[in-house]
Amino acid sequence: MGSEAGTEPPRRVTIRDVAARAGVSKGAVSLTFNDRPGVSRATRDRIFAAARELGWSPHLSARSLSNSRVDTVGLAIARPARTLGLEPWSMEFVSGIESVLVERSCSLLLRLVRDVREEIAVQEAWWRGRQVGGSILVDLRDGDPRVPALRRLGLPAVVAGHPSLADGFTSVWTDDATAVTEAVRYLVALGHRRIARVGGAPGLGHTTIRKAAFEAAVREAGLGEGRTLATDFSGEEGARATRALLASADRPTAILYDNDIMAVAGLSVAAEMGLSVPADVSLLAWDDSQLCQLTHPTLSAMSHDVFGYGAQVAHRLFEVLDQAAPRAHQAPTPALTPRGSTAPPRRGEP
Amino acid sequence: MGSEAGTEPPRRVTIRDVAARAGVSKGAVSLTFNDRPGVSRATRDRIFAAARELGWSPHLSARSLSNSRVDTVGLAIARPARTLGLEPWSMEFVSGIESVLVERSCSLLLRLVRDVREEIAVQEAWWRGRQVGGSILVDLRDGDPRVPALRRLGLPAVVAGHPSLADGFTSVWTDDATAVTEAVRYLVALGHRRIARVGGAPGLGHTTIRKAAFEAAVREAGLGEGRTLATDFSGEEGARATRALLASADRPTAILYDNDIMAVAGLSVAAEMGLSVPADVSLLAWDDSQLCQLTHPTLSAMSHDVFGYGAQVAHRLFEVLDQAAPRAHQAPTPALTPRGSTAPPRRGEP
DNA sequence: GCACCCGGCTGGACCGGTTTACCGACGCGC
DNA sequence: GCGCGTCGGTAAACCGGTCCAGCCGGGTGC
Repeated sequence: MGSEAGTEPPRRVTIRDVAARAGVSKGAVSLTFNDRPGVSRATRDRIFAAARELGWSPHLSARSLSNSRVDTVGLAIARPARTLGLEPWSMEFVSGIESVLVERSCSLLLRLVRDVREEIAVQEAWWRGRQVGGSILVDLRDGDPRVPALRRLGLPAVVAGHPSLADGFTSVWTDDATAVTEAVRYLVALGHRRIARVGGAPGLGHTTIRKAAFEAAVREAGLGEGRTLATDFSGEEGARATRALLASADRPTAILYDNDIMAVAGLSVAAEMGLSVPADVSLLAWDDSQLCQLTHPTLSAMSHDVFGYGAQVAHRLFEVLDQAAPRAHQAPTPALTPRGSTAPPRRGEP
Repeated sequence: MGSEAGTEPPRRVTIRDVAARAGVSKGAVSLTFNDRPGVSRATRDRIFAAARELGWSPHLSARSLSNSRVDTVGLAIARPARTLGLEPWSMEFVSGIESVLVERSCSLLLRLVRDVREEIAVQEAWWRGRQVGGSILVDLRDGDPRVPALRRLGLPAVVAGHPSLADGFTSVWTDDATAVTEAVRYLVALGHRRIARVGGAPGLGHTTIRKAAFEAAVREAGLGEGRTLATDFSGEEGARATRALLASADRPTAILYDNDIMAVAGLSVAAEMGLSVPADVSLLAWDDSQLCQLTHPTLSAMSHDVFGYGAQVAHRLFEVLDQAAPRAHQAPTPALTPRGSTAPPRRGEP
């Protein structure tokens, strides 16, 4: 049963069928659907009608085989094994990318990878197999091996990160150094003198940049060496780092976090240790997401339009695909959004 | 400059080049790369060597054009306009899917859409353009229009949701009704008599199921009608709903949430209103993510292996693509993970 | 010794589009 | 009347693979 002789499988409708129905050649249909000149108004209409009646749309593999154009862009995100779910940042970023892709009817090929090595393999496979026309690189490391690898492949890409890490690729970056400086100055202006930082994964480009900026800003304020603890960006490590800081002899009165998840974790560690925020300790998050407004107190943050950032990156990728020369584009600098987790330190606290 | 006559563009290396270099026909190379019999060990080795030297891998569009097989699966996620970033749930689910796809070297085509209508359009375009071999459907509504739409298209799909919503498609579901009942019984056993629920978006299949189960369980416990407030799953609405409940005359002593974001929001609302958790009010989350362990107190939750769920769904999709008959598969039932946010109500509270 | 089978491999048709060379008809200027 | 350009359209080559019919040579069975 099922494969009786006589029950023809319903052959896929192709451009040939549409052409036949409209009484024209395949070429005419192709020209029409790529709105190129050479087909009269009347014929176009007939062709569109025929296509609609047959429910036809072009087979994208066939199309990209012949015109060697691909309407898919790739994004691989390294997800440290322990952080199964992604942080809000990635999701907003993806949303932003999508918002641009959709209006060009392009698609996003997403892959979660374990590390940079694996990502290189994925990108290579994608490019070799012509599955993507270009890619987006995130979370650049210092001396990131992906950059030379993609260059060798000739894979068009845009780097979401500082130009110094992009080495000739088009990049979109935010001035984190300035933002960090602003954050520190704000805390200093509130009266804080012991400021610590819970930083992201060491080796990550923006971690390095922020760390340097933090140390410079603290020194400039005459507060000695700034203390930074490194983490892997996970909530657990954020909690651990906060616990270490708050339990130390010269407990800081203000902590700057490298993302929002860790700041949320910090908040609960403070509560757990019987410290009140912001009276005993001020917390300042990075990457302001919905989360920062759901806590009590709400989290002050260096906010940053991640959605718009993603959109701009996608936009620039299309420019690159259109042969634009590589360039560094600056996105808006993260700006302080003061909320309930920052305040002057208790009197008497130095 | 750049396009000087004489500087041949470096023509893409094709199967023909590999064949020539290995001294065989295209067919042999094809057989080798799809490891099909008919090529001797020695020849295979020569072919692989040639391919490696030339840095060749098959052009996937060409391949899928001729064998009409597609190695990409589609997933469209409806993201209510206000929730720009996605909830942890989606990300873990995507991770789970990926974990299965990767071992078949398949890719995930991801699209964020505004609503079901748009998703139908996307799925149709994907299928018509043969961009995906099959799709995964999430967040099913009661009488979801996607189901008949995909059936009409003949698009192979797996539904992540209750079989009653899948109407003949293969589905993977968790027994939420039982889980809700367990949650209510647990709270009742702790001594709670006024239990409320902050539910998800009305119209969503699992919302309906959970709501019914909740009401039945509450009634069964002799606690009258269970009160449920509907939300859109966002933190803001979770906060609003919690505020409404805690401000009402017969304030509940326990609240069951439909996801973890809202439970986190609820926690901070309680704090804001000067109520202590769990002494004054117990909170119980759903979809246990990392987040639940980062709060203070930590959130009790109905935990659920979302990663594994995604993996199973992907797995079943491959079965469907291999012509398996439609079936309903049950994933493990969410189980109670008691943490710090649930406890017996204060003495004296009825 | 002959028919037959079988593993190993080749040649070429084919998938469904795009692109290009070319063609007929028509209008225009001289 | 003739050359010429333009418009609307066609036929066929081509993209880079897969797949199938068939060929060749060496066993095997009898």
